[in-house]
Amino acid sequence: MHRPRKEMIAETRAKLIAAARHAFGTVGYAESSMDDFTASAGLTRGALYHHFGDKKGLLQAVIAEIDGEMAVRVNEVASKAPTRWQHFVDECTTYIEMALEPEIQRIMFRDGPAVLGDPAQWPNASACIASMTNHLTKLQDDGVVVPELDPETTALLINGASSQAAQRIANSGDPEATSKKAIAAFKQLLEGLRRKT
Amino acid sequence: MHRPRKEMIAETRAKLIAAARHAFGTVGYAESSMDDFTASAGLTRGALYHHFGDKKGLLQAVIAEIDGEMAVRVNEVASKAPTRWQHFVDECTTYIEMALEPEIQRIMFRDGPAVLGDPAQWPNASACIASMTNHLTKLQDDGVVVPELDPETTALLINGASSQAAQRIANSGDPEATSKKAIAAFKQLLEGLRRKT
DNA sequence: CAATTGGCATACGGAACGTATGTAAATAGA
DNA sequence: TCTATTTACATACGTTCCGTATGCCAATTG
Repeated sequence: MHRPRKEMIAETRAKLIAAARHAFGTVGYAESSMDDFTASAGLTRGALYHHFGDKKGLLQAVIAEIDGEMAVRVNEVASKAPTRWQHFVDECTTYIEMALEPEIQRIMFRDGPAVLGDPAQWPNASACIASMTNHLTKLQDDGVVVPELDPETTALLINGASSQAAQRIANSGDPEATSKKAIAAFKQLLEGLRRKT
Repeated sequence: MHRPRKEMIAETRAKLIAAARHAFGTVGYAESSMDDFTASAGLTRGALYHHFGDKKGLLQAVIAEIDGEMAVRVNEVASKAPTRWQHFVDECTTYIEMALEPEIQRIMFRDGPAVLGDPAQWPNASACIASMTNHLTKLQDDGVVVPELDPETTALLINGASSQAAQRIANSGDPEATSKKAIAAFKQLLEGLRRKT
């Protein structure tokens, strides 16, 4: 057999990523002991250093995985919208909803930026931001959004507001009510981007 | 003399905070060795643990100091505006400009949230956010801002967008140009809050 | 002036990380 | 098929850093 070798390697990589993802998402990056979560995957730190170089390398791999999943989910939801503007708004609110999940919040919005720096400069630079930038550009072409704005910069601002909204909701005593307030405020801000007709 | 004692204590506290602030602001919280920066202040970790309990406690003290300074600066700038709306906008853009400074960005917007959690729940909960919340409420009373929004939630969203804008600018190759783009996009978003007259 | 409090240093133990080294299995070449 | 080499991963070690426990000296209190 020529395959088993490659498959075993892929499997250990996957096991390490899964174990790290769980540890990072629950207790946080800094508090996650490499000895502990590698052991929980039935491995040791030796495997980790071999495949990912160091703890940061593993975090990058985890982030890449999550980012990919988020991009898929955003596309699924947003593609159903009737108008392009609605498509855009849905994309943003979906983003907020995803950011509500503790694992995403912790890894993508807190530990990730703290350990690896500005997300906009990550290797796989946020597929979500790229998508939003793309839609903003089209909306400008359609004459829906004011033309003088830089799409990518605007997408980043919106992203910042989204993640803040998500944190606000997640830490709230009454997530349901807070969620409504945050999304309302968020949509109101987005209205500022539209051309007054 | 009754003073020298108290003065010495205040002085060591100040020295520790200053040394930590410098270390946190340059190399970052996680990479700052307590042995190193206490030594640079002519002290040891003993003093640190005595006054602040642990490393996090010192970070809190540093944050409280910076937060106070930021509040002062925001008030200085914004109080000169002719209208209340302009006052509010100035407040926001000043916030962005401050967030441009590497020390503020690193400590207040990256390491702070990562280590201490959601800034909105900090003990001295961001004087800046409190101020913005206050202004938004008044603007609603004046009929300038749409009335159905929750002021605090809105202030948090704006804060999130601001810090994102600041990071964007700071990491840009051409900060001047990026700054213009970001502030333009930001002002546009704020327009969404105004009532259509 | 004696007793006590409190500010700060020193000493110790433990945990975590990164590296260097070892080993067994799989692949490649003859 | 047999040997050589690569590769995946474990083990062992040294270093760094944090938190606690303890000790000392100066300042305050009576």
